[in-house]
Amino acid sequence: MTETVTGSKSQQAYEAVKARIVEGAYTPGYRLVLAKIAEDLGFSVVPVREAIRRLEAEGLVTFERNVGATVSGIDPTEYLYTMQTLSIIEGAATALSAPLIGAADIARARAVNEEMRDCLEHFDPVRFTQLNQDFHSVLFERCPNPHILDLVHRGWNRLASLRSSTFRFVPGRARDSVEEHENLLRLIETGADADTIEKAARQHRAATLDAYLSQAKQ
Amino acid sequence: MTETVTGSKSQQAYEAVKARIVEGAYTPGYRLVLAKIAEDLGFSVVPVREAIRRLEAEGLVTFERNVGATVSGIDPTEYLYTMQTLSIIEGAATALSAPLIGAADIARARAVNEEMRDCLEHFDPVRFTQLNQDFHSVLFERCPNPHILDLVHRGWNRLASLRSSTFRFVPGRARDSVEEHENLLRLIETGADADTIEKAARQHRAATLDAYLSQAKQ
DNA sequence: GGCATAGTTTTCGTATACGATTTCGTACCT
DNA sequence: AGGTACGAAATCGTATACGAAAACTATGCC
Repeated sequence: MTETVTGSKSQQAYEAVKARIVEGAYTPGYRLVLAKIAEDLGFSVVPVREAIRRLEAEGLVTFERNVGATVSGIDPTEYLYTMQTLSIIEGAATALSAPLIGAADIARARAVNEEMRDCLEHFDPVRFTQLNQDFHSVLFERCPNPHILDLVHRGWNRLASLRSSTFRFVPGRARDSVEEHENLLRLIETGADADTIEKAARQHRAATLDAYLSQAKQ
Repeated sequence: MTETVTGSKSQQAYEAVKARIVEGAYTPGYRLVLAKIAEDLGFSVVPVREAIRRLEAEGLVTFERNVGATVSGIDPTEYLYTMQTLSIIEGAATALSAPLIGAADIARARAVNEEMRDCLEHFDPVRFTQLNQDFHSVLFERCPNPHILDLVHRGWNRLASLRSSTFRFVPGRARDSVEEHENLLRLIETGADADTIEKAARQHRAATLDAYLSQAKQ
């Protein structure tokens, strides 16, 4: 990842801050002080400010006038809304992507899913989560509508930013999840109609959300 | 709309430029020169620049490094993608909103729809389009998920920006549209399940898109 | 006459600077 | 002691300025 820097400073600042949020270096609630970030990066505040506003537009940070920016919060309600939105968008993306998924994609996804199964044996939640993202990427990445694809990516980023504090691995749900993945693959392989695939994909995510919620109640 | 100005200059600039785009004063392809807009508004370029980047994030303008910003284009493919995305989001928003829609809302929507019928008689496409937006607003505005609601609004704004150059009133389709509106209202009134409403709302928009497309081919 | 090239102009990108607003700490008053 | 008011520090918001990149124009060469 140490390739020669490219793009404008505002772009670099955007990527740098976003990476820190998604990786969890800046946790929700973290105060983003323009001058400090600018100094860290060796830039002036102007491009940093622009980067922060972009992240605000994507929902990763919250900006308050004359006060400043903080990494967006972990409010359970917010989490629910984000998941619901993502389930809808991702469901549609997967359905639109399905007819364009080839045998090679299926094989790749299946391999990933099998590795997820291994992660269950060895209890490796971190890798499991990463693989889960990889798996779904294969399913929706061929979606021909760039807007929908973009929204899916934003949703995943947003979830990633919440991960470290909100995410709790639920083994029972994870096991079901792997089975549902296999079902999804079979639906796509057999050329099921778009509506069936969309419902299955949406339902899959809704079930994950339910698992988190019922766990959170305890 | 001449209320006392509020908010930061960057906010004002954002609203001013957005209004000009949505109203059609800046048509697609229009070159947005920072210095010029800044002068018009009496601001410096910094807040204007921020406003433009925000509009870029929403898809209303296209920004190219070291070149500048232009109002986003009218590419038919782009139009299709936007409509498809909106149909999915708005369908979901309407389904989620439906259980919260009260008798007063229904009455209001029905009144709007009747007025749309009048517009067909007197051939008033401009008002028809406005009323169409009002009608759908009633249906999705109670959606409790703010993210979804936000996406719907963005989609409508984007369509509005394309309106003046792409939009062509299709009388036959408009007539069907009014009937479909009535169907939608009945579904909501009778408490149809979410899936039925979502499909109907999505289908309604898809039909409009088809009408435009088949007309555009001629 | 057309194309390449150098110079000019336009416009963007970012740094710096300063005024405005908020926040926080401290002292004073009740 | 608690609360309020005032002042200092921190931080944001925007203006101005200048360097850099691209677009345009004109000129000269083939």
